[in-house]
Amino acid sequence: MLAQKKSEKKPDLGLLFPSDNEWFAQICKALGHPTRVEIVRYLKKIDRCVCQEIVDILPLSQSTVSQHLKILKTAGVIQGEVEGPRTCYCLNPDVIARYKEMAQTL
Amino acid sequence: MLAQKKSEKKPDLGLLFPSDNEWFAQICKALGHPTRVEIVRYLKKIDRCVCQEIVDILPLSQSTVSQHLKILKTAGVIQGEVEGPRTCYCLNPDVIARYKEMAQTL
DNA sequence: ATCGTTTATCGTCGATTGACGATTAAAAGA
DNA sequence: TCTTTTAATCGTCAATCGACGATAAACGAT
Repeated sequence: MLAQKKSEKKPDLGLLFPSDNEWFAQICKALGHPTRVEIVRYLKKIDRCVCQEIVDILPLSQSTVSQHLKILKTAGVIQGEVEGPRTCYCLNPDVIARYKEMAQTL
Repeated sequence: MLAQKKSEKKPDLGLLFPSDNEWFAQICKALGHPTRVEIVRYLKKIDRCVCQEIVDILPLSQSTVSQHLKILKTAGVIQGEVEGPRTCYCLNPDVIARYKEMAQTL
């Protein structure tokens, strides 16, 4: 999106993923709510859990928690695996790792 | 904004910044738009610049750019210094550093 | 004093977010 | 089968976002 003056040298920002600002912004946006950061930290702590478990520890309704999980899942931050009547969620390590890499380039 | 001028040298950033999820989510939210990520990367590249410079390289109106700058400034990601009729913006290195630290804990 | 430049702010608009309750769908258990 | 449990989705609502043009404010230069 940044227009570059073609007369100058090509911009070398030393970035690992210089052209993926949109992807990075998308992850940041998904993390841009305290509840969703809370969910991510909880998943890192206990590795896997179902939706109801998060509902029990957060002062939010089941539908609201499900919405937050959907936002995180859509962004790729977490993964959901259906197990019978419930859905087991866990972090997406690849996305987390790449997010950390890109965050370091700021 | 970061009104800790009275506090003398505190090498531990954890004392200057609340290490809670709300602060981290706030920074993520500020970074949760491609244009604002572009601005941050541009500021990292050229260190300092005025608003007009960003307007020239982005396909956005002056008022829109000013809004994005305000969001970044309110979150603490950048700092603005009035210099005559213009405002010179630069990154807030402490906030960037703290953000990177917290991102690694995900 | 007036003009031009630069930036912030105001007002507006449609789109999106975040919250909730209610409903639906799927699967396990009685 | 029928009931219960679990999760996703629907509909609604107020609030916020993101964009814009227009305007105001601050300052340098003429």
